[in-house]
Amino acid sequence: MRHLTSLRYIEAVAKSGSIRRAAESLAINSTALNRRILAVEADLGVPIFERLPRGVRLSAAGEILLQHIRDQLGDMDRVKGLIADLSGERRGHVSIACSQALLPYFLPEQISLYRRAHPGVTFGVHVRDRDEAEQSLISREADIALVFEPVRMSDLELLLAVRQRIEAVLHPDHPLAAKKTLRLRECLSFPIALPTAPYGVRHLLENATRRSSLKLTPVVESDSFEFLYRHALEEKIVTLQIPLGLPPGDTPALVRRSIDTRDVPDGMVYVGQLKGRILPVAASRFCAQIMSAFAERYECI
Amino acid sequence: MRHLTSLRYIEAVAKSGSIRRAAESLAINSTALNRRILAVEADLGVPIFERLPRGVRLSAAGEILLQHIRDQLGDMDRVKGLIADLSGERRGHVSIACSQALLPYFLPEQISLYRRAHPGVTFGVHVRDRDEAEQSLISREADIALVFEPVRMSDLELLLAVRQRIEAVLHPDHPLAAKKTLRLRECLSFPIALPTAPYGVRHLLENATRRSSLKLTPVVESDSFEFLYRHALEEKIVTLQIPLGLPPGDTPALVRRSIDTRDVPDGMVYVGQLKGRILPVAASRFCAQIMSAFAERYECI
DNA sequence: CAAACCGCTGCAAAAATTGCATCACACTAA
DNA sequence: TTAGTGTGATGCAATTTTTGCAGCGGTTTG
Repeated sequence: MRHLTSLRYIEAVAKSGSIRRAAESLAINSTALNRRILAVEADLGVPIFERLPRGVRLSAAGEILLQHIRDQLGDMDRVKGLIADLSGERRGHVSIACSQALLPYFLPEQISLYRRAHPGVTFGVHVRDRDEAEQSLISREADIALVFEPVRMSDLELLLAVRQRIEAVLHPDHPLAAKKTLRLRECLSFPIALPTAPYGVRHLLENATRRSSLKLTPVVESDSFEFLYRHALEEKIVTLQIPLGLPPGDTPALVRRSIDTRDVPDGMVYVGQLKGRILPVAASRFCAQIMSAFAERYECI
Repeated sequence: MRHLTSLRYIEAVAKSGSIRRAAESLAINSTALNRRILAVEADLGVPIFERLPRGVRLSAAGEILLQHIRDQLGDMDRVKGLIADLSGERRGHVSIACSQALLPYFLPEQISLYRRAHPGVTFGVHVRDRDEAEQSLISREADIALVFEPVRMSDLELLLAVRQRIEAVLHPDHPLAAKKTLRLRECLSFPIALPTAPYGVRHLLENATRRSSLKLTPVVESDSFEFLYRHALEEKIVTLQIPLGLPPGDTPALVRRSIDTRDVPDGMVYVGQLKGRILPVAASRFCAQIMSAFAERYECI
């Protein structure tokens, strides 16, 4: 859609903070870009950018305009989806901001399932923590956010909350593998590997141990769930994870045991979108699919 | 805003149903207009218009796009208002679709009051019946609708309902002028002038007399409230009107007497906007003003 | 003080838009 | 049937707009 070019350009300038740099990334001459901005400002009667010695910054009017621009760009995508929809072929792009736990099993499975039915739809998966996820929704980088506890975002419209009981991941030979459910104290008496990030599982554990004599003394810390999980199996130490991040069902190479909820309360994975936004068709349908997948497998609210 | 030109053009073509005719009204060559449309269609991959022997008509995709176009145009107005707002000067345009009764006193008073505070704001007042008012909201011709009973519009977002007791308008010498409140039967025993339209006051009266022995036999009918009112005073016959359509307070040349509510129930004037739309600043503020004016003078819900 | 960026402007080249004349088609009226 | 009228589409030239280059004036940085 050609008529949105100037708007896209403005967005790029706002993001990069410099006309010349934005021009480079847009594969256009900085002069042309500069003139487009001047034209819009003349049209509007107000400067969109403040000129600083090292570049530009959005003015108050620019902030308002940028909000409008993002709405328009997003809405145009949505309209394109609607139109593609009624001409039979389903096209579109779905962009997801999610936490790490969804990466290894859940999203690959769901996306390939969706793409089997609608090969024309493309996907973008971006690993984001909660605040970054919210920013991604606001800037329209992402259509859907899938984030773990705790959530308190003002611009997030909650669509579903999925209850996730913390589970210990063990090598089959690990002594704890014999028991059915584990107490946190038992786990912590063995060498343990934990995620670093102050979010998600680690956040729940910190909360759980704050008022007890238990101490979190991980022998391995990492911000990669993938690494923790592989390492736990290799070295036969314990790690903790939510079910969504683990292979579905039982596998011979890996044992999963729930942690008693008296020790660690269940966490929640939240599905959400930008408040007030109407999602493009593809995103909306995919969202419906994963929500029903969640509802089928886990307790949801 | 230049980038919306094509969208405005498409809207004009959709309205006029012919590229050539739209081109004329847009003061542009039909070739250029035609090509703009072709360009958008190529861009979108789908025809926006069906080509008929006598012109064009929106396709299904076109309907979707038009909806989007109207949203965008409206939103751009809103953004302009917001931006003008923070640069100090209040500019903007407020377009109102309303029933006749608001024309003689209420709107002139309110608009001039508002314009005294904000001379930069311009107004458009369009007389519309209920269905037309709804269409005006949808097409963004109007920002606000002020309509009389009965209302059952799916796209209207109700902001306020103003109770209006039906009143008889009399010459001071009229025999009924001596009484404080009137029964409908008394009024109908004198020559009476009534509005024609099946809406508003007439609708209430028809409902009221349907199940009684009373009969509406107006000696004068007109779709102009102005005429009815002038004529009633001239020929000294009775006419019925809602308070909003009458001069505020008592005047020596005219007597107002309420009709007993046992005979005719109170009507309602509704203030509304398009569902889900965020009004431009000027419209939003003016709306707040008239709503408080209503609330001050009449019983509102 | 020089170098590195920055946004901005004059000017010419390039690209897009527009207008004119005209075509093909469908309907209407004689 | 036939001539006439109104429709959207297209080739081509004129016009307008956009773009890119070179260079200016300013500020920060080393």
